[in-house]
Amino acid sequence: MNSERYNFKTVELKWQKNWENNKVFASKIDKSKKKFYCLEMFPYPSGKIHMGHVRNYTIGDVLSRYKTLKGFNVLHPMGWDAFGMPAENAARENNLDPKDWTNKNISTMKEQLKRLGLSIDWDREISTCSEEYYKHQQLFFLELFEKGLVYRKENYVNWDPVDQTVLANEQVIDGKGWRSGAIVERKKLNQWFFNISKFSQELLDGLEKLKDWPNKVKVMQKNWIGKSFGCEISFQTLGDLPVKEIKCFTTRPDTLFGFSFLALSVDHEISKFFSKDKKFQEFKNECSKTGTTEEAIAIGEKIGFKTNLVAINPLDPSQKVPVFFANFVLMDYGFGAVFGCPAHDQRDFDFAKKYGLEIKTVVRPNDQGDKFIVEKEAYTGSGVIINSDFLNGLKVPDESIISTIDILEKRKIGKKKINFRLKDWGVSRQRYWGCPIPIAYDENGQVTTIPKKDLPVKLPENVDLNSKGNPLDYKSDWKNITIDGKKYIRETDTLDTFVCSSWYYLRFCSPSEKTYGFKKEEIDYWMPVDQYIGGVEHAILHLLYSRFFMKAIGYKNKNFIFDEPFKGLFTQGMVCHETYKDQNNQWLSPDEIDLSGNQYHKKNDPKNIVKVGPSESMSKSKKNVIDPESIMNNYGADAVRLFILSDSPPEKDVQWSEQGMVASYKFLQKLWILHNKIKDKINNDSHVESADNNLEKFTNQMINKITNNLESFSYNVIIANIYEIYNFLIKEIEKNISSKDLKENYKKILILFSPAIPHYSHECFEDLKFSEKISWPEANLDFINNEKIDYVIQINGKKRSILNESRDIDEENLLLKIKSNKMLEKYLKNKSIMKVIFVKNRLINLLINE
RNA sequence: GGGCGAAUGGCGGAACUGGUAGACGCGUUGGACUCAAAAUCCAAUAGUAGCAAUACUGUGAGAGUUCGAUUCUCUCUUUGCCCA
Repeated sequence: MNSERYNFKTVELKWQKNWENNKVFASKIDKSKKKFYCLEMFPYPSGKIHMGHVRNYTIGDVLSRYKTLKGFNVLHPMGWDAFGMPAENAARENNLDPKDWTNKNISTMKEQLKRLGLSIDWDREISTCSEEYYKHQQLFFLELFEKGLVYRKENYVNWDPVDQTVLANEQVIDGKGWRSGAIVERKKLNQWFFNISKFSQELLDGLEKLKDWPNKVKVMQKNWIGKSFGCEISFQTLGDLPVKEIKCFTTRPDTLFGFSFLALSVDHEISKFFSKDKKFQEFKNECSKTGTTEEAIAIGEKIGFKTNLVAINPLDPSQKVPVFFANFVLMDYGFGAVFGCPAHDQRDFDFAKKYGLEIKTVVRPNDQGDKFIVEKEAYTGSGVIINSDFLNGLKVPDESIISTIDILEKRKIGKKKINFRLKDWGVSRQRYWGCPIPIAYDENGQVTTIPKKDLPVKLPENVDLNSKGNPLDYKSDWKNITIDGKKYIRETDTLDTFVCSSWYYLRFCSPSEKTYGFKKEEIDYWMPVDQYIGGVEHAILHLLYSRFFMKAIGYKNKNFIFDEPFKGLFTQGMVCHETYKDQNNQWLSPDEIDLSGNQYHKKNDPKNIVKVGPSESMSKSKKNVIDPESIMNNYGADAVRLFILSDSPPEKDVQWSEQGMVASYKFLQKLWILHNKIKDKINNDSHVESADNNLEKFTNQMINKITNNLESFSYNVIIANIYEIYNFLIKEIEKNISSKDLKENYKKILILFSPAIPHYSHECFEDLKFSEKISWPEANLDFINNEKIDYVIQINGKKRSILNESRDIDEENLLLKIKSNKMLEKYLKNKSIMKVIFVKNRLINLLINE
């Protein structure tokens, strides 16, 4: 008998070469087969793959391999989200070219992914920083521009005054720039925008169609789009300015009788009358110090600047209230003007307290009388309208809002209006390492597009990355161009990298198409993505932008028949690990510590006891990362795959455990010993007949279980099923089994193993000289529906026994069996059965009187 | 503060449409092998009582529906994520 240990190093390398050389995963259109497009979120080439990638791509690989075995024509590509700031920063620090840095990382990570044994069609590899990719993106930009979906406007941004650059919201930490530490300012800049808000309603409606998306992601997108139903109201104004009317948007017109001030954004058009007012300019500066996020505004102090305008309550002309500019009103919500009702809005309440304004209660809770008064905080709950003349008694919120809008419309004071929270997508980044925007400006600053024949606008090489701000601004030989003999200056902003990832799934369908981003014939076959897999952190931005991009390409374009890019979405959990700190509160990595007894201490320093912190998502800053490469070197790809799948359901976080990893490795060794026993038995046919059909029955049950678990993403249970198969076979192999039965069933079992541990099962398959085409086995249900069934016998609802009786036995016969059973006699002696609940092929419950 | 989810042995987790709670793995304990250890193998492993068969309790807490609830409904506690 062959008792060699399973050598994963040679086996895995052998199969990876085999798959590569034979182009086993190359995909092409085959209209005779059903297609399946499996896509995992492509990685940013940061240097090395991390455990999160291992998990993400293992899950996708299990699915791809399963679908292939099921007979689908599978597209399973991979590429690189290769533009972005880390490359620029790393290049600056190490005096490199971002391109070289990125390409080096790509080749390292590609090798690592190949070592995981992923069933990827590498012929379709794309990189968003290649000209081949971004030239098509520039063309899309121009097409959207022509369709009016791209525009330029001034907008507030988070501005880092030291680094001279715009920061994304997530790069602002406690109001400071993440790299410079400088206090972030609000600054107005001319920026390019995609008109995503034009599709607000469609993006909202589209969510209904996405049946295979996790509900929580749909809810998050729904909240982000933020449709609100309300009313625009015109307020007449009095005062010494040439302003007669101010329009507000409100979701609470029913509280209009609680009106006590009107607040404007500092950018409201009325502000132009204050452009020479020094105090107003000071106030405006003060406002610019609060961030642009909704959270910053909610937490920050509410401040106002009183004008001498007075606004009139349209429902009660005798009521006249002051008009303020206020820092909590944003220009891009509604009309940049809100009416203040302090009693029923906390921000208005804080503001009114500060400036001594009236707080008039107009809603009481259901359990309070009409004398209810708002005192310490705003009341925003449901209830009944009070102190509001003809609105009194209306039920808050639904009835009161609808009725009030009705009244306002009849009196021509207001109009029903739907408002969305979703804002247009600012795509300008003052960065070098991104896709150039194909735009130029003439001497007067007028916009012109770069002619399509001149695309791509290539990123220049040899730029000075140490300059403050955008390096492209200093690249005058690149910046200054001539079009048709006329001088222009290029747009130096580059596109947000989210633009690159908004259409890459289309490019995978036609990765080498020269003239356009994709070929119609190819996307018509492969799209949409049947299963998209990635982290939930992209629930809003990336997934919403991608959905928008599909609608934008399809806008005014009858040739483009798609609407939603991702039919199915799966969000996997994170990979976590315990955290360690030494006595000086410094983070320690897992290989910097040792175990002695039941305590950890710093390596080579037994007195430095290590404090064990909670398990958290692996991150470099906490040093709780495990490097997949060293794990693959020690245990092999199949063992890593086995472990990463086994310990938790894929949608939940998983704890990395060295013990669990070792156990997976050992299991494969045990499985190999079992394999060799089976091989011996198959090859030394002793011509015995199997004593029973246990093996066949078991195999069919497992086919059924594993198939169901694959379909429902219960990949952790599949691993448990593989262990069950081992536990069964290791006992069964000692019995008399015919070699024919063993061969037939074991062949199927190896196929069941192959999505999770492909190298191993291919090796076993070949080792037994099985040569036929491999396809997913079908469960024979005759074996699943056993002829004998364990019936649960309950007496007064308590389980008292289990009787193994024939399938489809009826109540009467089962009762006879129970009555003649000695174990059950004591429960039934001298008792009468009052009622019998009989569930066919499952259980029987006898209700007896005590 | 609002929205969505979660809570099952020492740990990670199973349990189809309400029908045998704890599959599978880790850990622990005992045993075999060994001079010894590691590795490997065998066995036990929710709690309480009992030599045992067995009995009772048990899926965050409390109620409800039901012959029967981890699963459905309500209230509460804790906790995670998203938004504010």
